[in-house]
Amino acid sequence: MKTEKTVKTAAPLKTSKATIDRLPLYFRTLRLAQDEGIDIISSEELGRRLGITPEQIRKDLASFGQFGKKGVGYYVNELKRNVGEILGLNRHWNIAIVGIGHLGVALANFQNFVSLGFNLVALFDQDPNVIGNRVNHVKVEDIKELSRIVQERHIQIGIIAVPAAFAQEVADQLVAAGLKGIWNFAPVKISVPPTTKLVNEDLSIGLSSLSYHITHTDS
Amino acid sequence: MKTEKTVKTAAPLKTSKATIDRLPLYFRTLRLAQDEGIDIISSEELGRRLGITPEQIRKDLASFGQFGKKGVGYYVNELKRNVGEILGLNRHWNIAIVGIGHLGVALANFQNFVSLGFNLVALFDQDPNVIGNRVNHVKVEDIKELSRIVQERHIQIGIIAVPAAFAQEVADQLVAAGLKGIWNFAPVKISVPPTTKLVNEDLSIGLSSLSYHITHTDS
DNA sequence: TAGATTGTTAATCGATTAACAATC
DNA sequence: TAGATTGTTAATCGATTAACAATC
Repeated sequence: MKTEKTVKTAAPLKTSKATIDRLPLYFRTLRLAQDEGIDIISSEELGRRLGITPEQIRKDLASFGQFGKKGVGYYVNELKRNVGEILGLNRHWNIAIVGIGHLGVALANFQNFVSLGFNLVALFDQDPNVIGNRVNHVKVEDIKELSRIVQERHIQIGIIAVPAAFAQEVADQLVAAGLKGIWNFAPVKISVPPTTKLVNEDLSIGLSSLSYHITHTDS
Repeated sequence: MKTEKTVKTAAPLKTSKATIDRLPLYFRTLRLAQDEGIDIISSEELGRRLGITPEQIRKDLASFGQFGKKGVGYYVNELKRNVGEILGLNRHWNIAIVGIGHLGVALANFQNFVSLGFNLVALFDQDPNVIGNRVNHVKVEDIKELSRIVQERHIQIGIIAVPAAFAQEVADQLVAAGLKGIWNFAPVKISVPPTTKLVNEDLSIGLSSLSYHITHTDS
């Protein structure tokens, strides 16, 4: 008897994480091209600007639909709008930052976020010396008010910029308040239920990996 | 005639990027275990703490040597020292930050870097209002002095925290001054010669990918 | 010795690259 | 039409997972 190989029914057709992480780069480059007044761009030119192969770009884009014109290229405005929609940037998410130390302040001032369509609507800290301050025109509020404010202002994304020791606690509060996504800068593993999406931004990885590569290069 | 398949001579045995990016996580977790007074740790327990499978961890570590004891586990002190050496953290690299805006200030204050063994030895900016200030006990100096200071203080790693428009220019200066590695926070593609190692830290990717995942989750 | 856990090889899975037909 | 460039399928490459022999 020959054992049948199990076949997954209705292939989930999941887009790769790598592809999704390249979309913001495409978006940014398209915006720059738009600013330069370029109407049509080829995968070749996009690739040149990004240091990514044209094949890779075509494959990434094709996994979401047919955005280009054969023999022509991609219409910049149209493609940018499509990529933006795929990323959900047109939804103008409301975001909050928890932990207004140096990093929190830096994040609160990022022009980049505004240009991607995110609205910074709340800042939280627990330090009485910080509460009440304004950072980039947004008032810092007591973390005790977090749950209420998250709900009132329909905040969907929370940024954790507190010390590692408090990160899990803050994450729990954010989850309890009903957030959809957490962007964690604390260098610690935090656990959230599968209904909440978690992205970790671990700054020590970048510097350590640089150290590794320099160490292992004979120059 | 049968075509012989070309065989790469002396397989380069290159360690995967994914593996290298996990090493800093192992290092950190081992340090925490050390602080807790734990002498021996298994791949199982390490994996539990990090959300990584034990098999993955054993494979990663085994690619650098045999650090464990079968039937026992890994000696925390010894493994931490070995991982630190692999990452080159024992070399105590001298680093400089270019661009002392909000992000530069935040990076200058990161305790994390100190704990990984990096020495912050210079800060640069071009704004006369910023030059002369002290951030975390380090004086901000004129970017015009960059080349001289990088050489005098034996700086090996440079952190770019300037606006996108100036990033390439700063990178060129850093390369010319003889740096070995660049950690780039500017949201733009910069080009460096292959002798200089470049790591990009693109903060808009994290937030955009969060937006993507929230958008494509039916809740 | 028996139980535990590593290190390593093989199998699977996923992502990139190459090739090219379709078509503007 | 001829040239250019996409979208898609196949081939390759790389990384993870599974399995298990080695051995503490």
